[in-house]
Amino acid sequence: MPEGEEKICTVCGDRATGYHFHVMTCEGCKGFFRRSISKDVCFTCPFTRNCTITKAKRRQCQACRLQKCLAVGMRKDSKSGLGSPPSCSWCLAQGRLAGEVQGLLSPGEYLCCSLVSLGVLPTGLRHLPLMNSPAGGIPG
Amino acid sequence: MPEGEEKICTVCGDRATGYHFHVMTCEGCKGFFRRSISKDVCFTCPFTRNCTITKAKRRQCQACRLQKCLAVGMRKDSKSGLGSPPSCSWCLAQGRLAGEVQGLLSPGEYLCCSLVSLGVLPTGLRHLPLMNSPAGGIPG
DNA sequence: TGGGGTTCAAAGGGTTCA
DNA sequence: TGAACCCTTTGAACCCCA
Ligand SMILES: [Zn+2]
Ligand SMILES: [Zn+2]
Ligand SMILES: [Zn+2]
Ligand SMILES: [Zn+2]
Repeated sequence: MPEGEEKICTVCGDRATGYHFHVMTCEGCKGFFRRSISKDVCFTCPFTRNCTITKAKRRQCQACRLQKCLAVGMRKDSKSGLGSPPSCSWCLAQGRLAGEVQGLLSPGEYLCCSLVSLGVLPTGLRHLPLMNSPAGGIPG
Repeated sequence: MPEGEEKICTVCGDRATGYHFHVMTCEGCKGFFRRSISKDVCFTCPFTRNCTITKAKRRQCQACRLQKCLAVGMRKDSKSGLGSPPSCSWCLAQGRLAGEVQGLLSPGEYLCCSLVSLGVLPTGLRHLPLMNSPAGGIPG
């Protein structure tokens, strides 16, 4: 980062405070991403999963905020055996359509998550899609 | 919210207590909206669906009050919550779970709608949700 | 010194009950 | 129905180690 250059959060455009989880972000997106990957969160976009993430609106759609975090390359330091494709036994058993419902769910959203939160599936089955690196490899 | 600025309920004009469901509202409209979206309510305006909503009159027409709530942008956030019960034949056949996928879909979103748009289900089955959010994303 | 984790006051969603 | 209350999330400030 050249000095004097603006430090802009890659996720929301707020003032960034440095690199967090491999991406230049603000304190808010840093905390949001850390909380997201440390818990079994499953967010759902109330719109069409393409919300614009800005400083003012970043709180209004957690699903798209997290999606953006992942899209720009935020990830945990991959020492702990991460990077395998997202999969849980239930989704594998149901097949792509039931598990992913492509076109309906965005990356990191899985039907199993909802069924787990409804108590239908045991928590052990829940996807942990947040721990996966973007499919294209390490960006930047 | 700029400091010193009046906090007025966007729905009824009463004193607002903060942002509720993404809109500056009073406690009354907050509670009213939460109750409305957590149940399968179906209000009917006894007049011409353009009642003026004020602090004094907000209780007189629930239909127009809810309409106003939605018009000014009130909606659930992206975390799971209760939507409306399913009401199309496919959803009923699949049961609540498959039709609503609570926590995955937002109020007014149904799995059937997505499957219809994917061509899996015939169009006649599509839900016509009342609570649908604007397609473009976060308002404002 | 950079970046991950922790702290905690404020904001906002849900619940209670008169 | 809505005022009062409780609980979770947010993010600015801070701590700590490599
Ligand atoms: Zn940010
Ligand atoms: Zn969204
Ligand atoms: Zn109001
Ligand atoms: Zn009316």
